This record gives sequence, C-alpha cells and structure tokens, in this order.
Amino acid sequence: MKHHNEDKRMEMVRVAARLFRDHGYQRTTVRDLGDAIGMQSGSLFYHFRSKDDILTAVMALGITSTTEKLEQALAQAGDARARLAALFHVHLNSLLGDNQAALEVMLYEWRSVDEAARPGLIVLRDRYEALWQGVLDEAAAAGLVKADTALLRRSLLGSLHWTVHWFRQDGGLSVDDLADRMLALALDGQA
Amino acid sequence: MKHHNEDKRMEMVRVAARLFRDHGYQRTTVRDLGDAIGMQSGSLFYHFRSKDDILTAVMALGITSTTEKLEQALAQAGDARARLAALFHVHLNSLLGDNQAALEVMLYEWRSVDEAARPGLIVLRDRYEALWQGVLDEAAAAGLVKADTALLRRSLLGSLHWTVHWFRQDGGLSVDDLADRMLALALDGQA
DNA sequence: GTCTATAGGTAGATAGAC
DNA sequence: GTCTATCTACCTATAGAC
Repeated sequence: MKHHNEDKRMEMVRVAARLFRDHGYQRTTVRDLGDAIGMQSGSLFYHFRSKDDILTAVMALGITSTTEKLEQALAQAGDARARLAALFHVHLNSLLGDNQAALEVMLYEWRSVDEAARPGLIVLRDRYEALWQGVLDEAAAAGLVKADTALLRRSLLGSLHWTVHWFRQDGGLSVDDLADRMLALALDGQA
Repeated sequence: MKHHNEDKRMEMVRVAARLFRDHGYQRTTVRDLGDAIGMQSGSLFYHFRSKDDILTAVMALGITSTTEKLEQALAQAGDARARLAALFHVHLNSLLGDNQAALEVMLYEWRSVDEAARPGLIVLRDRYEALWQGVLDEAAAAGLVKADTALLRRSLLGSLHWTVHWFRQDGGLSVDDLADRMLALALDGQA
C-alpha cells in the first residue's frame, strides 16, 4: 500500500501546477516549489526524480482529469446538442475553474517537456481530442455545425484555450455563461 | 543620422525572434543570441540594455508589422466579405509565413515581459484588435457572421493563434488555403 | 521522509582594452 | 562597436546526518 504517498504526491503536483501556471515553468525554482509545499528544495527529490518529472506529472493530471470529466458529462448527455454543449462546459471549467491550473500548464509549457516524456502525454491528449471529434461528427450529422469537423475541432479548441488570456472571473460573466455564448457562436445558421 | 544602426538593430531583433520562437525566451541565452547574430554575448549589451529589452523589441516588431500589413490589405479590399477575408489571410501569413516568428513570440512569451514594458505593447495590440473589431462589425451588419462580434473577435483570434501548434507548411495545405477554410467555418449559415 | 550543506554548472551583465 | 575576461548570483541535484 502506497496510498498515503500517492495522496501527498498528488497534493504536491497540484501546488506545482498553480506555480507553473502563474509564473511559468522556467521561472519557478525548486526552492519556490519547496516553499509553497512546505519543505526544503532538496526534499522534493525524494518524491520526484527531477524538476522535469514534476512538470510531466502536472500535465498528465491536467489532461486525464479533464478527459474523465468529459466522459462523465457525455454519459449523462442526451442528444447531439447536449453532447456538444458538454464539450464547451467541461473544457472551460477545467481551464478557468478554481484550482484547474494543470490543463493550462499542459497547453502552454509543452516546449519545456523532456523529449522522452512527450509520447505518453500525446497519447493522453489524442484520447481527449478523439472524444471531441466523435461529438463534432454527430453534431455535423444533425446539422448543428459545419461539416469540416477536423478543422472545426482545432478551431474550437484554439478559441477555448485562448480564453485564459482574457477571461476574468470577476467580470460579471460566469464560466458556464461563457460556454453557452461560445457554443452559440459555433452553431451554424441557428438563431 | 542613426540609419545604419537602426538596420543592424532590426536584423538582431529578427534573429532573436526566431530563437525565442523556436526555443523559448528563457531557454535562449545571450550567448545563443550572440552566436546566431555573429558577435560575443557581451557585445549585445551595447545595442540593448538587457535581454528583456530584446524581447520587448521582438514583440513590438511582431505586432506593428502585422498591423501595417492589415491596414494595407484593408485599404485595397472592396466589400465586407473581402475585408473579412483579409483578416484571416494577413493574420495567418504573419503567424505561419516564412521568417514571421515575431508575432508568435508576442502571443506566447507575454509572461516574460518586463512589467514596465507592458503598457506600450498593449497599446499596439489594442490598435490591431480595433481593426478586427471594425471589420467584424461590418460583416455582422452584412449578415455574414453572428452579431456577438466582441466575443467572436476573441474566438477567431484564438483559433488563428492556435494554428502554430498544429499547422505544418509541408502538409499539402497552403497558408492561404487554410485561411479560406477557416473563413468558411466562421461564416454563419452560408454554403 | 525531511533536514542541512554544498557541489557543479550556467545565467545575465559589466569593465576595460583595442 | 566589438572583443576578452570575469563578477556575482542563482540554478538543479546530490550526499549524508537525523
């Protein structure tokens, strides 16, 4: 049983995610991580082989937790329109919701990832995007969106990712409101 | 007359843009910059006060040159449809075209910019986005796109920015072809 | 498991010769 | 203007005590 260790490790990853998101991977030192976690920098290396290893763990957490949430939401959604809406709501809540820094790190610190760790993360990302592709194909068949779904997937994900650069929680618009309005923009020729 | 100095400085900025785009600002050392430009790292500091100063110059170049190209294209475009198309073509060519690294740096290294330099860059960015907003409002009035143009502007810019993460020149699709297909996705309810 | 202490390396920036 | 040489600071990671 390494249950206790796993919990601690997960907590460390969550703290690291927030620091990496707020200050960037390179600018965040192992001393910063130690301070935020509550231990000396040297002690980190009992739990992780390297700083790079922590970044990989942050990214894996971000993409897998978002994928799991999307799978759950899709299992409950009824028609193609509801499944389409789920894509927007889950993605934006993972990206902009409280304590959801891990997905943002996945999107914007890719260049810092060790080459050896990339293939594994790409598999996780492709699984998430495959969920998107399936729902978009259903929506196109139902006439909700245009038929060029492969490019539409990339366009929509780009639109959603970019929200981290301009959306502010205190602006009077909730994350779910934003999701609805961005969904409305994506619907083709509907009121 | 400091004409000669300006040319040299511009050339250094262009080289720096490519390195910052390819390896990131933090990972690019002043020694890397010196090697690529053809001088010793210490000599850089005759032309720029700091490494941060070089980053600011790269970003200013990226956004101003794109704004100028867009102004020229809009001056020649006839109707609302042509002006809308110009937004996509100019932006993607600045982002993905040969030797156009500066705009990408502007988009993805914002966190590394010195606080004191941000206001000036924000002015430049706002001027560019104001051009976008005007054209989108015209297009909405003509029934080409949906009426929520402020959110549409942010969504479309996000879609276009994201192309740097997946588009490859050698994939058989040209930058202008991509611009046309992304424009088609943005048109509301048209064939 | 976490601490202290530090090794070993590299970063941005400066000084003065030419 | 560019060079050589170097200063000072900081980084990741390790070693060994507890």
